[in-house]
Amino acid sequence: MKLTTKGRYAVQAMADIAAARGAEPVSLPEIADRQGISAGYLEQLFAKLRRAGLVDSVRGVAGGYRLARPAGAIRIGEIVDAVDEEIHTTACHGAAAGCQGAGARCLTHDLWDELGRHIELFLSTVSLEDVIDKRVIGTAAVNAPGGRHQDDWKPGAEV
Amino acid sequence: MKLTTKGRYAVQAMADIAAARGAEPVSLPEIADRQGISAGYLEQLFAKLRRAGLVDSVRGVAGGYRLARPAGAIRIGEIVDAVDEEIHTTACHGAAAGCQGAGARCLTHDLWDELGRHIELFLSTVSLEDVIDKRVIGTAAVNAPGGRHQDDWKPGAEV
DNA sequence: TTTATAGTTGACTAATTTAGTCGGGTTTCT
DNA sequence: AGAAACCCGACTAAATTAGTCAACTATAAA
Repeated sequence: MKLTTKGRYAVQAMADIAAARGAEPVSLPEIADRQGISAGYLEQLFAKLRRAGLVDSVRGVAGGYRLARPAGAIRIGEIVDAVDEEIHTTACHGAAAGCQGAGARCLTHDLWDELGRHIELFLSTVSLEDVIDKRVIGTAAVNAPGGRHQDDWKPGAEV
Repeated sequence: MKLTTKGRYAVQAMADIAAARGAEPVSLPEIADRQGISAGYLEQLFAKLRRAGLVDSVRGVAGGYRLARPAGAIRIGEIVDAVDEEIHTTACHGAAAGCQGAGARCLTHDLWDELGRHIELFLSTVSLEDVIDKRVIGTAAVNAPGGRHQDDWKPGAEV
């Protein structure tokens, strides 16, 4: 999995549809307007979301996109996976065992592996419904030890 | 916090020093050689690590860098913070409350906020010593629900 | 049947970020 | 003195991201 703003935009757009809660499809210009994302860019994202089976498209005059499943059955991790496709250029993509002739090279392999599992676990636990109903807070402790102020967190480029 | 290869390189280099476990400083060319990172690039990273008080430098002929504290007292989160400095260009950096005139804009704010806390919590839990002693595995469940295969995870660019 | 709406596709581009390189210093030990 | 190492800042090439654009296709309402 990969975390970029693309993934965040996709989740935002999906949340927008979910929040509408209607049976009638939501058009991209509507979403673009409400969420401040360019319509052209949304097209790209929704093409992938459709291919991943997360949304159904309705063409024609009153068309748009609709969630393919109830919001409670769509996990955030699926959305992120759908738009941020994996490219396997990893230096050490083997099992955590020997990993590139052992040595010091992959001392940290297990660490990032484990972090990845943490993130996947979290994102696969939260559903779209949880997000729009604001049932997300409180899963992790409020402050990490050390007493520093908790800032925003940014993956890829910027948040 | 931000997660890029820079942060991973820094952790890797710190782990290299920690793994040496000697009182005598480790030189950058040594680390560059063992970890496959260019020495010039390491200089940049170590300048920041030094400024953050994570390493002490020893100049002169047999000089190099040394951990400023025992490996058990250096948390991974500190290392990442030291090299991947924060830029606050966030659209909504306010509290999770209203956040940009309420509306649908920040439906997902809490989600990323919470994910950030998860990550910070995890990285602040693990010490450099844990990493070199391979005591990292097992904190998260091995598979997420859903049965998909767990792939690598990549933050910024590539892993 | 026309026409407008809306999705679909793919190519293209500008800006940003990342991951370095390079060259010249300065300090310190032998 | 001289070598080894750190220190600093400017520069750059590659990759990625975010976004634009134009042409095309399908659908439904008038």
